[in-house]
Amino acid sequence: MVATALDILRERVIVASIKDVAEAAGVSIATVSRALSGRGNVSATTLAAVRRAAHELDYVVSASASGLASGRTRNIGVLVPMINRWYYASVLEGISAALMREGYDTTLYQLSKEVDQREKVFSDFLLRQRVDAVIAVNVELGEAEMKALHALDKPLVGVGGPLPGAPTLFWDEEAVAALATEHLIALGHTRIAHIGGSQETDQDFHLPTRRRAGYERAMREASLTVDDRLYLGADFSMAQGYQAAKQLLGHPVNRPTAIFAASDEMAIGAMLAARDLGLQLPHDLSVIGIDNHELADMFGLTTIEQRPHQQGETAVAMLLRTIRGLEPAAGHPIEHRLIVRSSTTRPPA
Amino acid sequence: MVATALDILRERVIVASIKDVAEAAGVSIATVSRALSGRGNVSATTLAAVRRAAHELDYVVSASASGLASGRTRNIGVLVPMINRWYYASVLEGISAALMREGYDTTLYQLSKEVDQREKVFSDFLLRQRVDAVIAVNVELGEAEMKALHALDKPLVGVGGPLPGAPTLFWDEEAVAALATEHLIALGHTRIAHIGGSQETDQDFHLPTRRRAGYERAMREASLTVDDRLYLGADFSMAQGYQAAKQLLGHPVNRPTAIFAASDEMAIGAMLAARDLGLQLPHDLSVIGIDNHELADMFGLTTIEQRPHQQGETAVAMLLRTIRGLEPAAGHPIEHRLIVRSSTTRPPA
DNA sequence: AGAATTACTGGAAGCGTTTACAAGCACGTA
DNA sequence: TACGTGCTTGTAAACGCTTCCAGTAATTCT
Repeated sequence: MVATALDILRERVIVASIKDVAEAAGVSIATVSRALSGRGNVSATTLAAVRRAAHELDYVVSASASGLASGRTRNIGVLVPMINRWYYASVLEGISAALMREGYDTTLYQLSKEVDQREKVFSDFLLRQRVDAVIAVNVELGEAEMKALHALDKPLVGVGGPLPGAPTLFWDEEAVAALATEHLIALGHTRIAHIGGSQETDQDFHLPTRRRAGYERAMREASLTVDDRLYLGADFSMAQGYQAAKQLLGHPVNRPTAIFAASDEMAIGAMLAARDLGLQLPHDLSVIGIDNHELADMFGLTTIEQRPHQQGETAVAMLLRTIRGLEPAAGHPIEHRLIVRSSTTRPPA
Repeated sequence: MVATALDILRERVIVASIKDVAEAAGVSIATVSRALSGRGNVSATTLAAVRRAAHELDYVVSASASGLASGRTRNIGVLVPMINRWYYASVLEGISAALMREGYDTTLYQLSKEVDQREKVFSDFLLRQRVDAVIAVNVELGEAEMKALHALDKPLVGVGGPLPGAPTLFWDEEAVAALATEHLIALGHTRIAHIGGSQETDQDFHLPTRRRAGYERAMREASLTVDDRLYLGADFSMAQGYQAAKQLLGHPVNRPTAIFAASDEMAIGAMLAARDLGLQLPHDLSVIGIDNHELADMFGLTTIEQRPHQQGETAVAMLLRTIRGLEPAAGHPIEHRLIVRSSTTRPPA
């Protein structure tokens, strides 16, 4: 760190390097490295001296240099299909908070639907030795992608669906859907409609399909007939939930007495639609969703809780175990919990 | 890249280095670097040969090595106060998409309210020479923080509020609020309530305060009295908008005929509250919000559009100008647009 | 045709760390 | 007293690039 005249002219602050700290503390750079990184033994007095010198010089290790020399970046790549949805934003928030606490950076990779874009993310970014590990949120990795990560020795943790060969935090989607349906059945409903996902939403982990399967299983186990006319697909949004519910409830005969929507947003849309049709809630119609969305409480929506923020935190914990060389956490299901509010009740007599 | 026996035993794939590419292409590593980075002249034939070799070896430059040698990281730090809000998630999505298109990484720094955490972000992360530049979304930087970035020669672009000395994309909050209010005034309303922000939400750029000022200015300019009882604070959420509206509308005398809410979510909450109170919308009550939230259309909410996704994209464009050494874009106001839907109409006779 | 550019290429010096290795030292042990 | 054992420290070799410099070949100009 020799400040040239030019540097001074430009008023450019020269950042201190490990060498400066070493000089200031009167030790070798190797010792500074050991002292600051906590790898290797350093006497208490030296440690204190190095710390003081580093602090006085506002020294921070150069991430590039450290990364180049050690192969560790302290940076985790997070793969998400999108950001602007309550679920993803919440998971991301949890991940980012937990990683920051642990001193890791969070680098965001939004995988659009375009395949070549996705390939680019892998080849140009992830494999560019930019990250130490990867968290994939609701992204189903292909065999080649998994292999590439494995070959590069990059730990991987999944959230939202089982990734073969990697610890994953996942829901038993079928069980969750079945539980929601069973709640309605237990209340005495027999004509139960289901608003699920549409073609386009049936992506990576076939979540809509699996939720529908759970719904149908619960119906069959209760000896109720599954009526295809009581199924409608939507895109998980409130607006399409509203539309779908109008469709379901508008028919004068054989109107369902309950709706199980595959997301809280669709469920709320359904409640609004029912209200607009003049139905009394929950007397004329029970509605249950999935998520425990932040709006669920306000609408009195019965739902099944998943705590995405928490999921993000847990995923980080799992990942850190692997990074630190501990017994890698096994994948395990996320706990789910039925939250009964005022939107579900017994069917009208 | 000499594969040792141990490496082979571990089945660890040795990633190709620039040296391997140079050998395969029959040129020097300097030429490979020039060919692949586009800096410096390389003949067409050499370029092709290098590209082929790189592709065959699955070569990607090491970010650490490149960063160490050049001082450029191709990584942009994004500062946000939170992620899980429609606005922030949308801006983030825009930023991330634009950066990826340009070949940059997006590293996310969520600044919590805790001050020392915030300091840590600056000292340990941003200044750790991890990023080439910074985008601050609705984060007001202190003088010291600005100086630090400037000293390190890290370009900075702000979104959401003017940052002295840095190009910023900002709203004229007062003008926006005045426009919303004027819309109601033009329709003939005189008793116009405002649901704004509370103490806690009045953070970095004092957005609630400025919106309130715009509301009051418009009222005064129309010679309408500003009635403090017609102002209520909330936290920008639908739930608190609901509560606030109940409060405003529940009083039997002198009920307002219109509500201007400082966010669409609060506006929607207000509409729901009005409905629950048995009011006919929009006949008995006009409601206007700000945002053009994704739900606004469904609720027929009149609002003022801000396009956060677009803002993110624009911020990236501004930043890239600076990075590339072009005339840095000046800060400029975000365009706003009144979108009239069915939630506003003339007051009851 | 010779001179002056210009285009292309290779050698080599960093960039700022980490870490294997060796050396020095203080101790306790036989 | 001589010798291993740990702890602490320094030396120096990577890590994989970028880029300055110099040299050669190709091109343009006078």
